[in-house]
Amino acid sequence: MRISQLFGKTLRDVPAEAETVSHQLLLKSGMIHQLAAGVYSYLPLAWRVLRKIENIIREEMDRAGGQELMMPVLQPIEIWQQSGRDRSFGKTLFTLCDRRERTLVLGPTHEEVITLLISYNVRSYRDLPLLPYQIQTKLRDEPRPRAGLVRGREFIMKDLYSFDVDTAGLDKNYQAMLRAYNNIFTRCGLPAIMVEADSGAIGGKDSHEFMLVAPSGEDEIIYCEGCKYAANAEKATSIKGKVEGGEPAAIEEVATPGMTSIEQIAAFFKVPQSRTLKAVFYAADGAVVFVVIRGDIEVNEVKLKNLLHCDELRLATEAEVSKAGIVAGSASPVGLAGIKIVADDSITTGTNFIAGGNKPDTHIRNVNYPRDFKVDIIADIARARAGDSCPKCEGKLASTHGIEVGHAFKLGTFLSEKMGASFTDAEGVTKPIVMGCYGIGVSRLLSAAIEQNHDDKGIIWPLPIAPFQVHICALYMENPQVAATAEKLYAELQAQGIEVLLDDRMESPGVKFNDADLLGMPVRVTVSPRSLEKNSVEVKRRTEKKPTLLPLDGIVEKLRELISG
RNA sequence: CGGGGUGUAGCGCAGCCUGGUAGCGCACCUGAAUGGGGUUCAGGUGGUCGGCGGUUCAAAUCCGCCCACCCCGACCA
Repeated sequence: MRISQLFGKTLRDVPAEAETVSHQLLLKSGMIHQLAAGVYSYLPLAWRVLRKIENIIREEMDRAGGQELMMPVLQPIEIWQQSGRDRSFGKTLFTLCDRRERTLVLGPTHEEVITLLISYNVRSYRDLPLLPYQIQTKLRDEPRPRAGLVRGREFIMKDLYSFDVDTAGLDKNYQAMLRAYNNIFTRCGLPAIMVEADSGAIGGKDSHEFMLVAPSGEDEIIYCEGCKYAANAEKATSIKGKVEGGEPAAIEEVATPGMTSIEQIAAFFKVPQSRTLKAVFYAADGAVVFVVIRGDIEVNEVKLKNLLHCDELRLATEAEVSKAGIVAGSASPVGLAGIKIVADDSITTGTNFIAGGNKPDTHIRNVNYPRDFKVDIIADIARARAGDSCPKCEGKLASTHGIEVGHAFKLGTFLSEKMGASFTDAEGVTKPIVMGCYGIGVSRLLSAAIEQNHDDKGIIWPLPIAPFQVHICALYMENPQVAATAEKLYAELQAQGIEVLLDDRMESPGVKFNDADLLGMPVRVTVSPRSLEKNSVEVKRRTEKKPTLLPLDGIVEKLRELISG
């Protein structure tokens, strides 16, 4: 491709709307253009990258037994009602009415469609397993699109769905997919780390996410410095540790005028915050829930939501709290009645805690569970933090941020039961098909790649997904020798199957070098009168500072070596 | 949905407070010079000032409503 003819112009100033690096560079390099919030056109350079990523994904999916197909974007709302997921998706579903006033959904994903499709095509255990997959645009009316392609309302996604006769088959395919995902990210030159993940509203047992580590990532990853444990902070657990509180003593009321926070209470009683019990109030589908947790630990709302099996979970409002008869600031499970109490298991890690007195300006000491209060549910609902101990090896946990680029779920039979996807086994018994699903955010991966691979000059493409492998900067194209050499090299490289971008514009060297750095092809070749005097060209990897002078003789071979690894 | 911010040429911005019919840089076009990290000079094209309504002799500017986009939060298989 000649830059003079390339559709897409680089900018000097970055559009003000972009904050994250990848968004800025995608816009500055002219690779994408925004049409509406979270909706972008992909210009040729971006499209080349996306196609390369897609092709790597295709190869690995096919190798793992996948079969590519294409499914409708337009889906009747009824299939979402059938699965019940119209409620869990809620307003995120784009909906529209056709001329007959039928409500249609713009597919945010395709589990419903594929499961129905499978139900029409599978009768016998002999028809299974099946691993259909799709690489398509999906649409979600995100509450807040952000960071360019990282969270769009229209985005490209690969989803593979596994259909098995039993959980053993699911487990096998699940493991195969995790391996395929590792292959994919490695082949893309984008090392992703696999973390344990929350399976979300859709349910299911195991779930893993693949994260590209980047400071700007939306997700927090908790990982162990000692072993291989790594989990999304939404899912991560840690060892809470014992708190020495002595032999259980008698309950004692203490006046604590004006003190409502854990900091104040701990300071007043001259004890660490871990010796206190904290009360937090939530509204789960509108009903107030009283949550008790050790004072030094925060509530993990994802865990809590899963525990309560509710559609909506939020902090309760002051009005809801007081209406429930709770004294905010001095609330306590001790003596509380008529309200659901959920406790974190951290309340069992010590004795003689300090808790609220359930009346203003009063706390009580020497509170012990279960001697002094009862709870409805006790479970792990704590947020694991860096510095905590690893649940696997008791090593030290650390935290970092990442962009979720892949997600695997064991769905089980939830959807197949809802959608009527069953088969007859060898004994003639009808059973629901056991499902899994496995997604990769293709367009997000493009952004994440840049987020992870750039410098202050621009993008640094990993070779396997670079739009072009070689970028020829022809300085002073009006010089006939430069033009002839650049053209010849351009043609010869292409004849070798090498992807080349030729900067044939009448621009100054500075402009060309800056654009080459911005666009970020792995290898830059500079053809100029200066180097031609020595029958040479300058070759520089994008990651290197200084170019190397290489003789024209045999240059094609040299370049081929460079880009073959 | 709550909080904050911004809408003036393709991009970045000034002008608005104190009304008088729009300006700068980049990009683009023409010409000349220059020649290895966004080079210089001269000339030129391009704008419903987000939209609608109001006030006024006169509105980018003042007032009202609406819309879009961005950021924080909520939210986000």
